[in-house]
Amino acid sequence: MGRAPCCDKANVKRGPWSPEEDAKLKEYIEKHGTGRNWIALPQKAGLRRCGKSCRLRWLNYLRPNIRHGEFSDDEDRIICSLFATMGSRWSLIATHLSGRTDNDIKNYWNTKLKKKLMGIVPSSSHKRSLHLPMTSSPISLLHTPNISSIASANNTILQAQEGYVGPTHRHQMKDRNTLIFGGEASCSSSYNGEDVGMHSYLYNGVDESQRLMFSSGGNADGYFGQKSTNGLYGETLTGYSGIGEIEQLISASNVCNNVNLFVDENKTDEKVMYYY
DNA sequence: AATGCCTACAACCGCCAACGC
DNA sequence: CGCGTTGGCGGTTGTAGGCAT
Repeated sequence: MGRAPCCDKANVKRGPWSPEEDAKLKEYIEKHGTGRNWIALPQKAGLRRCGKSCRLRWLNYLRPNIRHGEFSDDEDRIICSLFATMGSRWSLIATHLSGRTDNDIKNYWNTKLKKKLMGIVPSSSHKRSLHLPMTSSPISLLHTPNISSIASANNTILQAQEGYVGPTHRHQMKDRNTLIFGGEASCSSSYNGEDVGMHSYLYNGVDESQRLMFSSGGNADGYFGQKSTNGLYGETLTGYSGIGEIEQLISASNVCNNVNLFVDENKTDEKVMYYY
């Protein structure tokens, strides 16, 4: 026995909403409210639509004070920051952006912001071409069943840099609550305020006051308020809430074809995991 | 001009927690 | 307390329009 359908799919209209349907729904809700019963609403409103579809249409497009259109830089920052701390909790993120819906934010993230943060926006003027030599054969990230278990079980050192890695550029999982950054910022000077790579996205997109993740992130000048130049840097972090964020961000990076992962077997005193 | 590809985004699907009986 | 129903949510899909070839 499967789950009972929420409506009779054979008798409901699907696809884009017509202006007439919008008007009917809007008029009904403005007059009677939703009654906290979306399933019964379409029949009362004279609509041949599924209740869930009515709810979605109202919440995302018809209710008052909805804003559509371009996202501002401030909104970008808020979304990035919240995504880094809470992940894809779009409805929660939407509560921080007045007039924006979770669906809008989700779509914006999936189509534009994620790519922008990964530094793969086609309009970007620079190309990252620096690839440091690898010391062992890469294993596709896609073939790695559970990156968090690998990382936590081995007290892993995670080494990451968008587009490339270098052996001295690493982030150490001291324990589940502390992450140590350190090493040489070997990234290309072609980073700039707009082209923030995965690295800076990984570790800068949170409120500093929460003492979560933080990094100098190469030359990601100012985008998240932290500036560094090429050279040595390191940070000890407390309050890091776990490997989940890293897993999440690596998972998000699957949009890039060049994301791979391998474990350096040559290390005897520590496990080193790279992705690039 | 025709075709194929890509992007953006509206809408749908299915899971799950909350709620009420 | 158990069960059915509903709302809410995140992930995914469908498709229109724009762009490249």
